[in-house]
Amino acid sequence: MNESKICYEDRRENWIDSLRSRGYRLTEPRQVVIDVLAYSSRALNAAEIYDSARKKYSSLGLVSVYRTLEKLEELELIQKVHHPDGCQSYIAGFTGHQHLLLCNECGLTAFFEGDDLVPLIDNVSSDSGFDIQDHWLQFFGLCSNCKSV
Amino acid sequence: MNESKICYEDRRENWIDSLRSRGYRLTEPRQVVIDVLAYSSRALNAAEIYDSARKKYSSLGLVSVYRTLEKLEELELIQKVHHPDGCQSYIAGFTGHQHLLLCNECGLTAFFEGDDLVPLIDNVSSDSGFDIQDHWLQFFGLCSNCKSV
DNA sequence: ATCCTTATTGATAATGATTATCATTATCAA
DNA sequence: TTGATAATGATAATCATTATCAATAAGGAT
Repeated sequence: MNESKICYEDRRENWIDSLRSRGYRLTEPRQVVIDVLAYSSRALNAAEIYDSARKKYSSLGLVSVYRTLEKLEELELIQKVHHPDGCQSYIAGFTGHQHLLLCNECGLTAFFEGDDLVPLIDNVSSDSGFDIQDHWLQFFGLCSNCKSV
Repeated sequence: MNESKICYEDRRENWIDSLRSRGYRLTEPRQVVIDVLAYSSRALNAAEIYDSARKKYSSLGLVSVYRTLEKLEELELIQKVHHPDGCQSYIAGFTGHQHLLLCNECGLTAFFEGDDLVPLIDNVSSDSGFDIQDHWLQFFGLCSNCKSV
């Protein structure tokens, strides 16, 4: 419990440092957006972030949410999550590119390694003649909490 | 060359039969939309289908394109293609669920088998405690034509 | 601490994609 | 051929995102 709290706090600090070292100013709108997303264990879209962040900073504008998301994505601190119903939500990423594991019930998002893909990529490459440069892999299911209900 | 033509023609017939057997009427708007998408080797969005189909049937409405896509997706004859830039395009699917291989240059779309994923899914399942029910896998790169240019 | 440049903001309007409404039209079974 | 009704196209409405712009505030220089 404490472990993960520390981890979230580190993430928050890291994001703020990244913005700063890129020359971006540290403003209250950006801070509240970061506070929402850096501590979330599920993907959130702009409207959800807006609603949540306005509880702490009620004059926040929706447009600033979009602008902050833009910057965090540019710095590869967050990534877009694709879902059958849509693709407008974002999750904090530990490193640039990670594979996602999504709970269909509660939305909990986890990451996993997918190094085992290399042989498959090699096979598909030679079969298809494609030069494969990038890939997406996402798993969907029920997290340990939701599957036991 | 002839081979693939026959394959496309079969697909067109198959889609029309599926619509019929589901009780949907066969109309000209539906036919022209099917004609565009069943013969395409790359994913198309509603506007692209609209533009293309109107060359054959100029009174086609954009809304009918959306409605036809809805039905084809419901019958699992087409599937939505997710792309970093957006997720509004559709490609004909041979069977319900397939893995996609997309050319970043020309948009050519191919399918491949991903049975090798099973051990990875097992690993991630036991590591995470998730009950994994579904997955997405897409590869991006350059097709054999585009990579040689 | 104060000033000043300018990045950033929020309000508003504009855009693009998709969905709802509805009177008219066309399909297809009887 | 007819008739019930599924399907259509035009229009308006909705939803998410982006552009515009005057006002504001961050943070380095003084």
